[in-house]
Amino acid sequence: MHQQDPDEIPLSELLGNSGESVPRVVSVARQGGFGAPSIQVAKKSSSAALSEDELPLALLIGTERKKECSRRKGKVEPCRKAPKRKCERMKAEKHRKAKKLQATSTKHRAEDESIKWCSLEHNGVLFPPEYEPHGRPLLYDGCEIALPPEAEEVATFYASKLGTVYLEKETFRKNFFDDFRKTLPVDLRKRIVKLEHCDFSRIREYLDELKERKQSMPPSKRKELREAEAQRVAHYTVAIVDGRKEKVANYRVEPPGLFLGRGDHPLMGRVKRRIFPEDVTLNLGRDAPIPPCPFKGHDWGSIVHNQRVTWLACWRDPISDEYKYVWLSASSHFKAMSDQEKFEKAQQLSKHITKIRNEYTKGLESADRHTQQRSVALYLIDKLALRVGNEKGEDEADTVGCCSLRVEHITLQEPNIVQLDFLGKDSMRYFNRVRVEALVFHRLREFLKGKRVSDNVFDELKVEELNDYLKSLMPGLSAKVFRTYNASYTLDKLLHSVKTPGPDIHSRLLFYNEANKDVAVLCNHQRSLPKTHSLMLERLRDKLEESRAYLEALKMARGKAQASPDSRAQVTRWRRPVVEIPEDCSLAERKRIREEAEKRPKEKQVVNMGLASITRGIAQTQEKIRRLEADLKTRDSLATVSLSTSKINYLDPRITVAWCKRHEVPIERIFPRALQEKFMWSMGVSEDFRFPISNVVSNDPSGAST
DNA sequence: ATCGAGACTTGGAAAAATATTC
DNA sequence: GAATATTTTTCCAAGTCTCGAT
Repeated sequence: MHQQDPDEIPLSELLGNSGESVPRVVSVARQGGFGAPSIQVAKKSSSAALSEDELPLALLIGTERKKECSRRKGKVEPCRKAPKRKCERMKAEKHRKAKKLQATSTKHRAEDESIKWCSLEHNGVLFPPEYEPHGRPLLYDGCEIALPPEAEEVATFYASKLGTVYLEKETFRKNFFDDFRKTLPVDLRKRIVKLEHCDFSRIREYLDELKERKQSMPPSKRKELREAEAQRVAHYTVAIVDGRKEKVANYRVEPPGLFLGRGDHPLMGRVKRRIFPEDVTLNLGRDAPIPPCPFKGHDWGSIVHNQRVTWLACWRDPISDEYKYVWLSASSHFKAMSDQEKFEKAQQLSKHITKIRNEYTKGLESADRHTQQRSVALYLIDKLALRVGNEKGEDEADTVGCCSLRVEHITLQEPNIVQLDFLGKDSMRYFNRVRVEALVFHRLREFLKGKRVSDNVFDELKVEELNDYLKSLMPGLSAKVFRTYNASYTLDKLLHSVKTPGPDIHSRLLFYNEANKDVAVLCNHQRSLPKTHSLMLERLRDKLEESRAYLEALKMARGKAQASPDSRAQVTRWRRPVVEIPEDCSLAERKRIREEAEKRPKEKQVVNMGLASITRGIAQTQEKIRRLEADLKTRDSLATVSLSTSKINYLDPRITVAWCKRHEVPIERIFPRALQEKFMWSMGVSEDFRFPISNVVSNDPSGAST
């Protein structure tokens, strides 16, 4: 749809808000059909008409499988081995069934695709509430203009972005304004022709009022509302998969709004229209009841019974035309299994890594340009943890990974320094200067020779070829596994580099975070500086200074007190004056008063203290200073590094669990609740777990089968 | 061989929840 | 006990990678 000339799109479809706007049924959208033939599209109206050939294999064998599943259900599965066996059994059985089926079927099906579930029940998805017009006008050339609800909604999206950096971007404003005008009735469209003449402040005021009202709500009321909301959505938060009750991750359908891409996205500011039931495909067990469609006069786009996938629902994103899926939560069986498989694969790589490194080092010497490029690319992926860098479309931000690096991204410096400077995933800048092996440097120089800055460095290499090659070295290996492997390997190495990581929990956590940070830096996991970062640092330094001065004063007082033990010594302390805030003033006012007070000079405070309390004070202040110093250091060094991404995606949780066990650190100090649930499968690991598995005896039988 | 659909993981920012501080 | 700081969760964009059609 985004290919269409935007002016041709009917208003109602663009906004997707009016009653008669009934988007196309998913199953007939694009490319003449939804999905490949192996995915069974049972368009509801015609599902009964599907012949046996068109039914998913799994459905035909559904009854038998169901029995087997329920038998297994009660069995407690030991951490890792059982799921794997189960998976293999399933595959084997599927294979047999597939052969049987093939004999009677004219349609050929893939035989190695595994069945993910036998029964699946859920309540569909939760749609955002209908738009409620507020009636605040747009000002055009200073004149009030009452907008029809569709236009008002889009104007309100924009108003909510006032004051953000998006509005500074030409592309954003243009895309928005083009789409906004399409929502206007003809007469208004003729009149409203320039964004600069539009004033959204009245709408913004309304949004601010809403916010203020919400903020000033008493906590009790807030809690009440929260609980009511939880009850309203409860129905959608769980699914039943093979008899297991599982949490659904994103049961909410994405609401309409302005598309906010990352970096210089050509589509930023476009209106992302509302999603309707007609857009949505539900994936359900054949026996599961079809959830009633929540909107009168509407119906689900289609219902499928696809046992080869784990999604519960999907629709196409109106902006990118990509699929959006509703998944189970990270703690679900599906996700836990694939997580385990991921780390298992990374561990496998450790057994092949020496061979692979020899292989690509040898490849550098090859006379064949293709082999050279493949080897250099793999070298960079392995050493620098780069992403592979698939091709990107024109309607996306210009970002690159290894294979899509262009000449402009690389600077070579004799004798062997390579400087990489490019925008990677999410338009995050990757900047690194590294020493590389002489031959790598040499090859890179050759690859750059005679090319324009916009040419690809690896012009003879395709991502698929690289991955095919990796598969020839180790089954199932692909480029991303190197990131997982190197991240986990590094953490394990660092955590084992020191016997005792600190005398107390605080210092041990500091040590862990340092290791975590090294991994995050390796993976280039950055975050933007929090807005109040420098302020926060300033406050910390301030506190530190204050504590140091106080310590000096205490020490001086101690001298005096020791001279005449019975008297009390005077201790001087400089502190910020206490702020007095009048009761009845607005939030903004209070904030202003506080900020004002920050600027006032410190006040002198003199107290009389006895020797005992002075001594106590010294010890306490020294401890406080130590803590502040450590805090200041870590906070500064972690300011632009995001630890969570690697923790969630790259670090084998067993490394962390084992470390916590060895050093008596409670796991919740490192994994917050959601991560503990996600990594439940790893909690039983032995404290001598190593990544990769070395010859240390592990309690993990499947992993130890080296 | 190539291409694009499709499904799944990974990513930072923003919002919400919770802890800390005065 | 309210305001603020920090942590955790949510959101949804943006990657990777496989597979089947051509």
